[in-house]
Amino acid sequence: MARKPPTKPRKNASQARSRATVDALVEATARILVREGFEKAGTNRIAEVAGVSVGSLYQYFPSKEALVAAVIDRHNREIMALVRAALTEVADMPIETAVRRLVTVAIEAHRIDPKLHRVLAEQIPRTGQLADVEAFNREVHTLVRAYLESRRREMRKIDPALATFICVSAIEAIAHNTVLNQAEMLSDKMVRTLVDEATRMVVGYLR
Amino acid sequence: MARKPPTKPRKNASQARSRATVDALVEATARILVREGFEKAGTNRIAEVAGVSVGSLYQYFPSKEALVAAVIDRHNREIMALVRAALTEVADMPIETAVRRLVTVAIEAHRIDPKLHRVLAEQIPRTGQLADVEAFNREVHTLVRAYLESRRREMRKIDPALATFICVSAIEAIAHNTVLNQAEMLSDKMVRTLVDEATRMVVGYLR
Amino acid sequence: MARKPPTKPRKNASQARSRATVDALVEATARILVREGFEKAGTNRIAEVAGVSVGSLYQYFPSKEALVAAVIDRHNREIMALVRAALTEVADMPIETAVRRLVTVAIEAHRIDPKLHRVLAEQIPRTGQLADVEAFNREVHTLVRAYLESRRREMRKIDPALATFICVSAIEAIAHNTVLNQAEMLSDKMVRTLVDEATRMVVGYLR
Amino acid sequence: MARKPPTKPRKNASQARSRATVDALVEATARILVREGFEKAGTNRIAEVAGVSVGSLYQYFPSKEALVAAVIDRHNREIMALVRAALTEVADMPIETAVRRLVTVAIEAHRIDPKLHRVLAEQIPRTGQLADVEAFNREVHTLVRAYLESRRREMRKIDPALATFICVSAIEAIAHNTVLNQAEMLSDKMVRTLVDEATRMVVGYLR
DNA sequence: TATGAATGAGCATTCATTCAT
DNA sequence: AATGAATGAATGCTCATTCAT
Repeated sequence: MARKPPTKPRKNASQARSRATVDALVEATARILVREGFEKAGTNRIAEVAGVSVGSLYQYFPSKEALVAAVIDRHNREIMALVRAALTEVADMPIETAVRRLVTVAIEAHRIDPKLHRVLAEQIPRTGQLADVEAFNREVHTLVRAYLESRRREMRKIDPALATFICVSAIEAIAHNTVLNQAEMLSDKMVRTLVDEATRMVVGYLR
Repeated sequence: MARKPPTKPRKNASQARSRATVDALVEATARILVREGFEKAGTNRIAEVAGVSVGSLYQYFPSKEALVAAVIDRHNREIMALVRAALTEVADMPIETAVRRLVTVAIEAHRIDPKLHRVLAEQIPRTGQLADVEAFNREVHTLVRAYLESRRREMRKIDPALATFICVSAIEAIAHNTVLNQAEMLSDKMVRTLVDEATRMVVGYLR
Repeated sequence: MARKPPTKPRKNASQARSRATVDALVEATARILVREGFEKAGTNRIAEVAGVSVGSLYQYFPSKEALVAAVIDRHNREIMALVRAALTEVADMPIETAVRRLVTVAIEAHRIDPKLHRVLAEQIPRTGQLADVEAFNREVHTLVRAYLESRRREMRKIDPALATFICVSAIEAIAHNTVLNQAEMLSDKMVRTLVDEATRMVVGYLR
Repeated sequence: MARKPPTKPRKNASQARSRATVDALVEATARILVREGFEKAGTNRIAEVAGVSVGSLYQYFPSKEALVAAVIDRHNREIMALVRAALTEVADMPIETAVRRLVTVAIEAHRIDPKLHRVLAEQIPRTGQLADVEAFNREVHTLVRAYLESRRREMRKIDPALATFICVSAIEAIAHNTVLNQAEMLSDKMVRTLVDEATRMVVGYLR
């Protein structure tokens, strides 16, 4: 197997100054990725947009890949924060409420930065971040599955892992396609309808 | 907007010789994409594997992107053939049968060449082929929608476009995740269970 | 141990055109090495001086090191040609004649291109060519030793390998220092005197 | 001609603290040169190994070259100390004894730190220290020549400068090749034999 | 038509050196 | 004096594309 370049941040960036530089670099990378595409995201360009020198970039990130990885990581954390909050919130609520909330959160997650989401989805294999993204997926599955298990009595007899797989796949895809394909022209009414429908499908399936 | 390189084959490849060369190039591209990844798919490498010179490559394809586009196109045609056949076959059958067939065909489509499917999914944005892929998606939607409309009386009252969007998204995602994530260790039994579950969810939703 | 970059020419350069390009590159490298020093011998610069593009450079040489290696190789071949010719010539002659010839040839060898000789001597460790240079040294030792063994009866009792080591070291050093340190102001008379003295020392030692 | 960077230590290092820092830097440079090679001897690395900051490095040395120059200088001083001591010791002794002592000292000098010796030999041209090295050579020549002149009556009629050049070249080369090529596997017996032979050659030549 | 040598803009990365703190 | 974050020119190398043969 080919040796992959390192993708972990080089230093802990404990000092405020360093932290600012690191943030500027990650932010610049995300912006370029969104506005100009992956091809344009060269290290010199990134440094320029971040307002630092290439040298500084390499002081904090060992490679271009590490930078993209950091963007992915940041994005995943934002999404996970939403998902965790939603699931905590609905922990004691009935399935219908919970599923509706989950569908809503899935759409919200995609709406944080739809273009970034798309570019990252494409670039993940390049960055060796598949592992991290899978960890992310696993966490979502674990959380959802835990909820479903706690609500077993509202549901028909069904393997929780399987149910989780089916439901998460469906919800994620509907959110993804809704946000990425319908693009800008996405009225609140349409969103509400889609949430209703997706919820109906999933709840119908679980009961 | 930046000028994109052309992505259409240069000539009609009417002669048999040309046709063979074009096929060899597309095939070589697909193989390298699958076996060595996008990074290794350089034009020189592709020409070499195809057994022709780079010069010949550019005689038939105006750019590297055009080559990848041709691979995408070929793959999409194969999938569409399956989908069309399936829908033709189930045109007069009840929803349950039809949905089961559709789910099955979605998994079969992903199984034609899972690795290629994944690589292409990642590379599509790079090739400017989004348009073609959307045409592909549109066709699937149109066909499914036509079927659903013809079966309206088996279904609850629901906007056919909306139902199509929901169902196709869910089915596609389940097939995609099933094949790409569960990778090789995918027993026939598991596939059957997944088909059952997906069918149940979709049919339950439509009725 | 760290992986060294490759240092073998990339293709056989059988065609005349290729051959010319390869020669131009090697020649350009040697010139820059001599005239501007190792630091200036960048790949872009070398290509420029050779009148080709960097791309062509990398078509024939896999790395900068390979180029320097080729220069070393060429230089070593030139020297070996002199040495072999000299030893063939004196094969049947008495020690005094042979040693004088060898000393002369050593100085001639250094005079082929004294500056290049010096730069290469310095760069050899960088190029991973130590192996080749040692092969070169071994050949010299083998040839000299063979001669000495064939002349054993003119010599005192002495281990041939040891005698070869002592004599070759001494002759090489005198030639080296003569040419490189005394630089330009090296009259024919001085050279003759040095040849006389070195010959005297070595012959005296062997008898 | 290109402007060379300065190579003299920046301050007199009169204070004890400064002296310690300077020593640490020179020592660190030597260690890295020996253990990791010239390529790894970056200023940041040197400072790190010396336990100071890059900033401090530049407080005492105006350039990387100056550091290497200091290492060369230190090494040369060590060698000169040996050579001077040896020549003082043999000042009143017969040629045979003196030459044997000189040969021995030459080998000892190379054995102080063979790897450092080799690296420095390679790096000298880069540092602009040729002048200093030549001064070193001149001193050796002067000392040896003075000895030879004082022993004229034991020798045949011969130009002392010429004799010095020949003898020093031969001795140095034999010591150099002995230590650097035969590497580790250099038994005491072999060394003794080589000293005997070299002495025989040089003494035979001078008488 | 086919070939493959040649092109050169462009990219990731390094490292000696500076300077604000 | 000391620090080490920041700098940015410079370098080795790749690869899509062209064009003389």
